[in-house]
Amino acid sequence: MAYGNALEALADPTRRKVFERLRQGPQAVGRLAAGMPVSRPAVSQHLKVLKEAGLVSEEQEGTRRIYRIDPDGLAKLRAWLDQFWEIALDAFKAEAERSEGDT
Amino acid sequence: MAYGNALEALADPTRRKVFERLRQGPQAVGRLAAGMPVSRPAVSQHLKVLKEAGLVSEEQEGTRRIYRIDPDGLAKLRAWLDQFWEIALDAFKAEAERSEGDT
DNA sequence: CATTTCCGTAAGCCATAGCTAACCGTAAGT
DNA sequence: ACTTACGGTTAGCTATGGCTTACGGAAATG
Repeated sequence: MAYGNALEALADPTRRKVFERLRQGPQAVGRLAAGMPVSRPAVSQHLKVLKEAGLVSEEQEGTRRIYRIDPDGLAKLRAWLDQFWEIALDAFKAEAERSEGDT
Repeated sequence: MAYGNALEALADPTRRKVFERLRQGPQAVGRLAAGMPVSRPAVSQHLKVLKEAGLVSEEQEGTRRIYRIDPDGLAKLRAWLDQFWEIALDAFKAEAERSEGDT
């Protein structure tokens, strides 16, 4: 059920923006919050949610915390999504073969 | 930005349950709502959201509407997710090579 | 130690999302 | 035409979630 937390985490636009910013590499909270339209505590709260969802991991470095993308949450999401993907493809394939007879 | 709608749509547990039920094949609204802890209008509202997110498609059949999984929304989601997937893998690979020198 | 930097946490406010109940429209069936 | 089945829409309530402000704690710096 871990994909549920991941989906809920990525549903919020601001939180998604934080997550997407981590594509540029591991960053500290202050740096992440810099280009954001919301306050630093808000970003901190978002990071907590992302962490609990297994989407990011944290590493203390002196007085600052470095956050980075965590593959675990992504893997769970991908696996869940692929279930539907295969089903959708099968349905599409079946539909194509069905309309094959119409020609 | 269509993946945003898809993520928001799949964030809600009830809506996710509706979506997952469609794995058993295309179904009418009444049938979907049957095994649900919420009312039929609620399911109808959820289907509307899923449809706007491109995750399901609708087909009228007499007096009932048949809903099925739509590959479009799934494809968008997958594409978006894969961006992070590659990054996470690269980071993992880099980390592995870095600790290679420690042995 | 005092200070500064960096960040997580708590309290409280406000907007939004999901639910139910009631209603309306449409397509069969008689 | 009347009735029944099916499902989308609306209004209104309530709970939840995200934001800010204020605070507290830990690590570097002097």
